[in-house]
Amino acid sequence: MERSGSGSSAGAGREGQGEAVDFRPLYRQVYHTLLRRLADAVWQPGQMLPSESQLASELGVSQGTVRKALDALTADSLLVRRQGRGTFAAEHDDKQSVFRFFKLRSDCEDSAAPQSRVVAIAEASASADERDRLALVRTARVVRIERLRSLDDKPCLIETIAVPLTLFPGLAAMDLPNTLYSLYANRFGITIAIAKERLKAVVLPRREADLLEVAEGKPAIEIDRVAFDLEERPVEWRLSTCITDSVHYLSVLR
Amino acid sequence: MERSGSGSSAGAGREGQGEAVDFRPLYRQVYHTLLRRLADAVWQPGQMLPSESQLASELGVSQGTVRKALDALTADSLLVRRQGRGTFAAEHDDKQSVFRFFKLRSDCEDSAAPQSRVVAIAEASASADERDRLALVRTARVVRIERLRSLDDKPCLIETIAVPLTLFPGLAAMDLPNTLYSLYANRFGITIAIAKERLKAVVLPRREADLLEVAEGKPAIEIDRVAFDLEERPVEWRLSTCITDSVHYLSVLR
DNA sequence: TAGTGGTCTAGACCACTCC
DNA sequence: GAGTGGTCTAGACCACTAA
Repeated sequence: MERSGSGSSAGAGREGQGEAVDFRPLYRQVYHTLLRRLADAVWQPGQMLPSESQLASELGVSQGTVRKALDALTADSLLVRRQGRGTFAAEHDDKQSVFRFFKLRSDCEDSAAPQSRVVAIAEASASADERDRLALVRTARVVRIERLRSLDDKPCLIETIAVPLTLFPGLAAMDLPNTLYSLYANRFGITIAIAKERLKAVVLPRREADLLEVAEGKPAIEIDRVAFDLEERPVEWRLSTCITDSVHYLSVLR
Repeated sequence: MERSGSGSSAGAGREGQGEAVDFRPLYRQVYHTLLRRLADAVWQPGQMLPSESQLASELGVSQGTVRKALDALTADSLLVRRQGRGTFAAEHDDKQSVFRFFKLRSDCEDSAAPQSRVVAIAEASASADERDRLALVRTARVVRIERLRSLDDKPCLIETIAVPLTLFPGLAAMDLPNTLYSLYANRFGITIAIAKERLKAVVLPRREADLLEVAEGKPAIEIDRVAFDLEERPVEWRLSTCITDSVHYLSVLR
């Protein structure tokens, strides 16, 4: 593989005829090559990748360059590396990973994983908001899920989830696990890589109050979240309303 | 410098008599050696560090090992590296850095940096909450600051800041800049490295409503933040109340 | 014992900045 | 042109894991 200044061949997987020049550093090219394979589920979550030296010889770069790409993917939570064992595609269903995208914490001490109860689930035409958040065309359809979530057996959050039907066919008929994102990964090959949340203070509406079994009119936090996959496509919109009597929203700034 | 399995001498700055064995990898030892110098303001914010090769020969390790430590410090936002220029101790007063610890954003578009107006400032005995958050003894004193902050000229947040008087002597008599953390760094040699925020929904109290020039009783978000320095000591407690009529709290989950 | 990732080194060349 | 960080390589040794 030639140097990037005038080189090409983009870290393997490229046809030799295009002559396209890739100016990214080699290890970034390798990063994206491996990212593509993860997105294409070449390696299922939990599965072991080839060793550094195997990848290096396959891609025609040095082991150190492969390592740099693997380290970057690990930093992005897409791989897990363990000395003496190997490198694995990340699984997102253990306790640590649940709390990665669930920022509510008990005020007291460590809480168990949040529990979920599905209130409603259906397929429907995408609303204007859903089309906006998920970048959908006017005729698109979505799967819409309403869930009640509890922490330490106390209901604290009611959420409405919308995902494009084209990406998640048959989802509405499935048994939903507590951790929806592991279902996305295992059954639909879609890995959530990043989510952006916008929080606002609101007055708890009647319907949400009933479901949460508290008085209406209480202050609550509304969380508007869009989740993106490995290729930064918006794949899920989630609008949550939560009360903070015995829980809080945790945010760590670095 | 010997290997870490049976080696010692902890990346320079260690006396030769102690014979203490440091089991951390070399680059972590170098990381902490440099971190210590930053904490001790050996390099002021904005100042250039010696080159990689100079640091390497001074510490008796290879350039690659120094690089790994420098890269880690850069990832932690403590250094800034620029090709062809050099490595610099991070400055935390540019626009990007302001928003690093200020998560309110305008609902519409990019906002200018938030504005601040000091409402009150005084020295006082630490309250029980302040002693708790800042790990202070019973007799400790604090500087307490109340500020009103605006985004796009709209008041959106009122905050009460408490810092230990011992760490910030004379702060109460100073002119406070918009970005308090740059003052901490430049005048007191204290760099804020991380902050943890807990958010709750509350009803806007009378006093805060008056200061924000809105009706009392509106829903608001209360932010309880503890900020830590490079050595992970709690150095500032900040209790904020913000209204979210035209702004939201942004949280990015990875 | 074989294979994996983790650490460390040494040296080459490149791109960028500043004089 | 000199000096800086950025990339890439090649090879050594270590610690850990599993058979």
